Amino acid sequence: MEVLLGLLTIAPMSGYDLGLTIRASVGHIWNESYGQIYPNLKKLAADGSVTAKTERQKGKPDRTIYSITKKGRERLAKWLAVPPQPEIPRNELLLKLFFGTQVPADVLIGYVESMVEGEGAVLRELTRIEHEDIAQNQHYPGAPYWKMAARFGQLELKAHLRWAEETLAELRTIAGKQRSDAETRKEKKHAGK
Amino acid sequence: MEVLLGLLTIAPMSGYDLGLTIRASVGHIWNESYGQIYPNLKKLAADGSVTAKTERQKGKPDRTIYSITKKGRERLAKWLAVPPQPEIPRNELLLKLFFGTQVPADVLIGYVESMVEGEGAVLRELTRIEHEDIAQNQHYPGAPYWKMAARFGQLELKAHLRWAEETLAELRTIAGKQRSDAETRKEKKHAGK
DNA sequence: GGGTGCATGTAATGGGTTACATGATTCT
DNA sequence: AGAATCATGTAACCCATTACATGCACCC
Repeated sequence: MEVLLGLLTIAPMSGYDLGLTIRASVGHIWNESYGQIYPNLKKLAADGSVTAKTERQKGKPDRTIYSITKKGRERLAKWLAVPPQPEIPRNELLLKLFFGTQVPADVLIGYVESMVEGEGAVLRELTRIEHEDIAQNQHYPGAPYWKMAARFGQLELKAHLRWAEETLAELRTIAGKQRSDAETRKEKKHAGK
Repeated sequence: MEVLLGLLTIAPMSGYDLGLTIRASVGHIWNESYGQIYPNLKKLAADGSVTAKTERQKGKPDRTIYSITKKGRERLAKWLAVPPQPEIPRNELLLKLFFGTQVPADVLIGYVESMVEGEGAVLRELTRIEHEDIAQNQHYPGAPYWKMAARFGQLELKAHLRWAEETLAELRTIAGKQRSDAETRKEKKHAGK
């Protein structure tokens, strides 16, 4: 809800643009789906926090451009003044790892590897943003804060990748043991026949 | 839902115990409230994944002890075989920092400081768990996986704390500037009179 | 007597995702 | 011709937290 107000302080935008901008700027921090954005914009308009203007376009469909109002800025300020509550963690990968005894280690290796892929891509994207986007907006007063947020993501992701390396090494030795155990069982079965 | 099955592979437990155990073991990874645990246990019992036995206690109220069944183990295995989807991030602190221009820096400093407090405590708790709990259960086959999960938390939290330090330094210089700016405005007002 | 811990549960409420629907244009 | 992008929206559904309710016992 308040992400919308926050982004509208930077520039007036349509709901569609807000979706794109969220993904491009605060995507690694926060997410909102269109099923959330459009209804919320309506609510914000109803309470006077934003105003809507319809803009005709040639070729493309009409856009509804939203701008933040004084009341909207107050609402944003009020929200910013509320101390953020610590988030409840919910890491499915880690939970599955925790119950690792119930799955072959190879499966877990696959999960960690695709995590490395995914997070690696985000990390590269984040460093790109730091160099290109934020550097280009040096003049904008928000730049230092954007950098802090980007930096958080970088440090966290690097920590994840370091963990993944050390964990993969361990999982591979476990997987090796599981394979040799299976071998032994096969041999015994063979001998038993 | 499946956390319950997973923990029941370690030992049969009541719903109340499951709540406590979740907090103590996978609390930094996953969370479930009692409003979730009790209805889910009923559903799991209805589908034959767990069995319930009522246990009378002197003094204390009756407990319903749940045990996992063969069907429950299969269900757990099926869930473990599904690749975990990357989680959608939702970090309120970071989002508020991102819109930092709209708040006095002192407020942000307070937020980061209480994050340091909170996460610092979790980090200490996590290292304690690694040394005491997991070390004591060396014999249990799950131990290496528990260590991996604990290690993830440690590395991540350390990264957060490093980020917090560097961010606090930057926020403090910003806050200093804001204070001297306010000074200047006051002087001008004074001179103007 | 009152607070705290044990123990179980339900209902209201809120939040959010997914899927669906529409429709025009541009690119391959 | 068909896919993708622009653009907006709604409805169904799921999940989860919060708050409430109950009741006993132990400790201060």
